Amino acid sequence: MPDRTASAPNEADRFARAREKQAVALLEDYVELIGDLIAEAGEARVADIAHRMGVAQPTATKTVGRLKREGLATARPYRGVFLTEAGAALANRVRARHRTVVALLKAVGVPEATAELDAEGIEHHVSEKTLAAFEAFLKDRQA
Amino acid sequence: MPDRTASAPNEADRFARAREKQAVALLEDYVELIGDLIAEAGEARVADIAHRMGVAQPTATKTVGRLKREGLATARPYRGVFLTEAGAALANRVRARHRTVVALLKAVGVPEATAELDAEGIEHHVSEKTLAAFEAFLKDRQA
DNA sequence: AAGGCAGTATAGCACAGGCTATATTCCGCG
DNA sequence: CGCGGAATATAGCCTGTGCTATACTGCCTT
Ligand SMILES: [Mn+2]
Ligand SMILES: [Mn+2]
Ligand SMILES: [Mn+2]
Ligand SMILES: [Mn+2]
Repeated sequence: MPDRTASAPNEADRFARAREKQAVALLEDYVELIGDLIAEAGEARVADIAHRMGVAQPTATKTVGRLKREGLATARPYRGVFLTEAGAALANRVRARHRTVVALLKAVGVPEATAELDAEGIEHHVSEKTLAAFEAFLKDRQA
Repeated sequence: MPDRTASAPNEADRFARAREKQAVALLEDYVELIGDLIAEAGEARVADIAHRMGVAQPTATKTVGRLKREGLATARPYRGVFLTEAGAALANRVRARHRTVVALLKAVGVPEATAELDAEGIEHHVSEKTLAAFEAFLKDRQA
């Protein structure tokens, strides 16, 4: 018997995984942005988050609520939003991954502006293994 | 004045674009799969679509309904699902892009299985420009 | 100290995309 | 022929992510 047991995921698993990544994509972008705002302005206000994300203010408020539920952020009503340790760690990982994805795209010939645009979506589907491959490729390139 | 007018999209635009791509991702995967099923089995039944997508049958039925509304598919109740001309054209573009994304990932050192997994999500965020760059890169590589 | 405005939260709506449970239809077989 | 099981559709639920309209707070300014 060829034994494909527990080896190659099938098509359905692949789709399920993509759906899962999509579900966390928004949270990743939010924590990254909140981290940016805190670094830039010292605080992350809901209005600024909404503006930078391109959504209405109540939408940002609601998503921040989800971040709180997931243990990624805290917020005092009518005050700013803060990242938990887990949130800050995620933000840093996401930011680094974003940069690597952009760099990889540019390295294979994608124009900078396009790389920035496409990376915003692509990044969330780049696994640890793929990220490692990207980094290795970039290192070789530069050598 | 540096004049950034109508040139670089800002952060909010970038996020909006990623959200838009995400909204059509599911439709793309469905039409590609329906095309595959028709090619393989001569017809695309809702049960097979559901099974291959890894969702429950009513979920597939509902999404097929959306494909119909968007002019990508037709379906006769209790019979199979068919692609419109637009749907078939989209399926072909999506299938080709999928293959190119997998090939690019492998070309930069991503293991095949990982490439297949990640490509399922990445593909939907690869713009025409990025796709063209990928193709050019692959062509050079092989030369 | 108080008022007003800006910022935030809440209410309530729509739609996508999951699900289970159930109704309906089709079709092959006895 | 007609019946029963398989396939499909429908009903009804939940959550997420958007929106607008409106209520509430906090704080700056007079
Ligand atoms: Mn992103
Ligand atoms: Mn990003
Ligand atoms: Mn896909
Ligand atoms: Mn695909």
